[in-house]
Amino acid sequence: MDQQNDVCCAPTCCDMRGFLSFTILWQLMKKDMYGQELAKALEKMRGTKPNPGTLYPALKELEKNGMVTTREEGRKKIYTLTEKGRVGAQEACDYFCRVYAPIFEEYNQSKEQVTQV
Amino acid sequence: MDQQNDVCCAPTCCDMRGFLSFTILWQLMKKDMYGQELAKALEKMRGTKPNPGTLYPALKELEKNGMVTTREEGRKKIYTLTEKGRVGAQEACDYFCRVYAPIFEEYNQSKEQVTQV
DNA sequence: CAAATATTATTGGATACCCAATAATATGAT
DNA sequence: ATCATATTATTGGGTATCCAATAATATTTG
Repeated sequence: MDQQNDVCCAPTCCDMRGFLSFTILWQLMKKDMYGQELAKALEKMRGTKPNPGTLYPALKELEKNGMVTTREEGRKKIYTLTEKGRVGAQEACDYFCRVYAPIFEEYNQSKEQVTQV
Repeated sequence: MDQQNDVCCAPTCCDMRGFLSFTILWQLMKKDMYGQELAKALEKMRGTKPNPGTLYPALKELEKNGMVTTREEGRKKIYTLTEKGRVGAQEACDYFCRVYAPIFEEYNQSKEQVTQV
């Protein structure tokens, strides 16, 4: 019933890869998360869960670059933004939103028109 | 003076590659363009002009996949969306906007707060 | 305790996009 | 006609992300 709220699946006309690390940083701005928690949050956004062979190397790279730190709680490894990571995430958000704003605004306008019939 | 309207440059905290073909399709929904015209439009959006070693193979791939057709006008090679390309571009827009809407909405809200001081 | 589940993690192959450098050629300017 | 510019295009190296398959181990459940 609320199927239209799901992202469902990526289109086939062109590659839709990218911005995984950026999206991880954005998620971590909201709250600390462990790996699988992040995977589920990304699945909710994108419709597909990132492959472990993609997610864990990305997290390792973010840690290597000083964007996140980790602590362990039992089996779980919890990721936290560093200050550098928080600043970087904010800059990345600004960049991303300025670049793609035209696409979004157009999309929102077309949705309004459909709603206002 | 209107420097804040420029995208300026990509952040360094994480990779910001991706969605080149998608952005090309989105641009072509507006109007037909030749290669360098597309390059300039992309530069205006992203702050950097795509490298020819990236742009031309991407265009070739879109043509190979039946998303665009080309015609030549003098030296210029003009790209036009096919019907398949137009449908695909619309689907890709829908997907992209649904996935990244949370990031945009948050960004817009934070901008409103700054404006309304 | 034993079995099932959850979580972290690696390997390896494919592909899209990043870049610098280089080239050919058509058009426009002097 | 000559030179400068614009446009298309390729090569080749690097990296992030995509995927399937596999594994080790801690926690939870029966």
